Amino acid sequence: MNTPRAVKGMNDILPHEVGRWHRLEREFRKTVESYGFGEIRTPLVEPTELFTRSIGEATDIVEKEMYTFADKGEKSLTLRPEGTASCARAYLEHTIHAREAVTRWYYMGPMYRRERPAKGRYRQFHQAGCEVYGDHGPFVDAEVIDMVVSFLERVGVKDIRVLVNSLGGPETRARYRTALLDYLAPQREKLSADSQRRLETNPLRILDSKAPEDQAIAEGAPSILDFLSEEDRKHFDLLVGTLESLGTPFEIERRLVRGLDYYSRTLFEIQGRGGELGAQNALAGGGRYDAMIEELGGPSIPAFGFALGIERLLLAMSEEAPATEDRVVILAANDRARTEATVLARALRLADHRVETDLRPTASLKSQLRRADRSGARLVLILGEDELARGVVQWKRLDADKKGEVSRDALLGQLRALLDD
RNA sequence: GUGACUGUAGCUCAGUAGGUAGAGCACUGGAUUGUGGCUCCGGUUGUCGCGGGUUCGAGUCCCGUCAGUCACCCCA
Repeated sequence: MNTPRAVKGMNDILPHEVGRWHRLEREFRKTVESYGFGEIRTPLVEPTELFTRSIGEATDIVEKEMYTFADKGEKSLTLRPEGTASCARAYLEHTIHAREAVTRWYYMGPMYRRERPAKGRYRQFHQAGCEVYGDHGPFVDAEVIDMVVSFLERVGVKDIRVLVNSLGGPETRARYRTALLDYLAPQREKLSADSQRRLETNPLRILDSKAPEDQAIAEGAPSILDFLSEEDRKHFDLLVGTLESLGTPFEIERRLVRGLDYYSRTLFEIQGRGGELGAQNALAGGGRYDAMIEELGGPSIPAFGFALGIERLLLAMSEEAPATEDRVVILAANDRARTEATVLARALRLADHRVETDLRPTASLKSQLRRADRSGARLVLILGEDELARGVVQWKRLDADKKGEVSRDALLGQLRALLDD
């Protein structure tokens, strides 16, 4: 009772469930590539400093969720907790900005955050995301938000809410922060314990607190949208206008803040309600981070991006009925037939068919057939003593009441027809 | 990091007032003299998470521990 187990919060994805992952990944690629995004693959491990500088020292991710270790006692490395920082690093490292004015990248893969696991939240989880560099919006912002919505519709996620807000630039955020503190300070005692702590660390996050005692207070708080500078305001209005022209369903949520330090101006989050989704209902989130590239030591280049959580999407997606597959199973009645089955199977596979055999030396035809049927295969080829002697194969369609015989020589040529008929 | 709940066959679970384990599914053989999906009959599988305690006796009670799940924090 002491066999090794997977690390807490890190899950295997078994063959019977990987089909849904493939479908999601395929649709994501298809969608974003049609918008001109190209894939980038970056290492899973990065210098720790990359994340502390881009995500922000005071964020939960950096403060307590990173898998950080010393590489042979020297450099501090960490498992990437998100994809944006790595992309920004690669963008600078390869001086992409010198090559093209606008860059559209997408990525997908595992991310690592050492949190307590819950439904829809794991220590190794998967994100797919996009980054746009060199365009300060707001039209790209709208286009990309609309792209995410289209993608979700395409993969059958229903019942979503698209929340949009603006955090303005650094100076409006500073002015708003002061105003918010002025409003909250007198009511300090009425706030939840968590929020009293947030007063010091990140007062903006009190706005989207789930604690009931905080909600009423947050309700009456000043809105950041009233503090937007003229430029910020114009940006936001154009974003909203473009989304309306696109017909994207969205809501302005002035209390949307999100936990990463690097955001400026546009911010959005897509929440799901349907399916098996638990309390973690944020399917996708992103926004604009115009200062990040510069903070990493690069030129001043605006950026916009988002990430979506694959595991959560899978929970929110409706379950589709598995169709019978274009798959062939060869059954063998005895040892000689089993040998013949391997030979025949190879020939069919060389012709690009998906072929399975049940080669267990003791399996009865009955159990072979039962297994083939339950596996969802479409066609069964039976090699019995009689058939072997006569050089024929008996075929049987599992999804219809059809069967017949075909000679071994003619089989390859007719297989396609047998499957499609 | 905090809290709640749960840990019995591969899976889902039952287990009565403490008397040393059961069902369904799955797998497998047969009824069907080679031929699935329905039905019937038979068969295989368990250190009852782990350690300790109470007791003549513990899956069942107590303590501890580990693991899982869900929620909070936060986020995808």
